[in-house]
Amino acid sequence: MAVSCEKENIIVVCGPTATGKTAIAVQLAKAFNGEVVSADSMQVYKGLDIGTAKVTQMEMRGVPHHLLNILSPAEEFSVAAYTAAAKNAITSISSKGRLPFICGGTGLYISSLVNGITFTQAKTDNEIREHYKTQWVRCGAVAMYEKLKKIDSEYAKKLHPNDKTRILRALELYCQTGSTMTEQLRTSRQGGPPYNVCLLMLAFEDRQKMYNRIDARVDVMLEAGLLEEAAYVYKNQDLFKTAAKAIGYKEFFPYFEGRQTIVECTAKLKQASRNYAKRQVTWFKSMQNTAVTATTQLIYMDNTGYGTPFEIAAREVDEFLQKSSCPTSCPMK
RNA sequence: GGGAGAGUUCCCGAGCGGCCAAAGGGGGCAGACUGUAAAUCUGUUGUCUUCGACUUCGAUGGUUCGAAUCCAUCCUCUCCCA
Repeated sequence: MAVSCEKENIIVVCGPTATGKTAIAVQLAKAFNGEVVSADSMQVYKGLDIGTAKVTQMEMRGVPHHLLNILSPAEEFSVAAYTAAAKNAITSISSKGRLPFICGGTGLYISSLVNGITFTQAKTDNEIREHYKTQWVRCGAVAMYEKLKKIDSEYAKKLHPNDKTRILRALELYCQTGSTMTEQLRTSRQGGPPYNVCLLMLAFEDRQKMYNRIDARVDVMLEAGLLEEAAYVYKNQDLFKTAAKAIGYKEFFPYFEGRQTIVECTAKLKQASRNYAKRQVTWFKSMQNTAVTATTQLIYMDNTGYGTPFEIAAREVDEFLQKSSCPTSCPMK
């Protein structure tokens, strides 16, 4: 993907949980006159700080951060809402002559933003959603899958019959908008990638090291008071629909119910975090392969033969900015 | 010292003469992902180059056409009575 001077530059700092995205993003933002835009589905919520590993005021070091604490945990959020908000943030940062650094671990959010996915106008209709959910229970998976096959066989072919979430969403979309998921997938990309993207992927060359870091961070969170935060989410679990699914809270529910010890729950939490990190690795790998980005740099946090991770990242950003700077003949100048 | 029981593939755990390289779960590895995404879903997991072959169910030896499954001895562990 070529760099274009008609598009805004953005730097994306992504990678699995506990790799050190936050620190790198802040350092880079300071070095390149930037601001940080979070790409995290859970850090949007106020009051969920420890479990989501949200940057602290101190860690921000004066760098403005966007899309953090924008919602009450009782509110719902979505990719569509995210990309819209992120676009706004990017525009406002760029218009100040500063550089936006997108930093986070939610693969769907990042890839949707970077690919410029256009979502449908229609908002989630909980009535329709509930309707199909009850139908699923009543009629069974096979029947629902068959139903989808009839309206959108192309998309159905791509799904496994057990993929409840996606089968229901596809049915819901059709019911609500009259268009199929296949159509949505096609039209959503018509705008093309909207930004010049410099993608920095943080990773660990040694998987075991990544897992060790994750385990250690869970212990730190616990010391920082994760349990109280988890209790808060537990008490409000019916209200905090999304947060109740976040890793770091639900694992302690059995403890609050007296069914498991803290030790057991902590082990479960570490396990869930490690599994999550693996899924993130897969996501970012596939993003790397489908490169809609101007440049992509993989940065191993545990093998920095060519300088510190920050130095490597900074060098990459520097090169990217030079490449994308408009020549004097550029009509945009 | 006496009695009862257990040792299965990375882990837990089913199997109790052939259909067993061995259910199921966990973990590992790999993948998917378009308004719940920190969610959800899929594949794979003894060795060897495939059909297939080979090694495995604490150890050794036996019974049998055939054993993870039956018998003997041994080793280890748990529990109960002393």
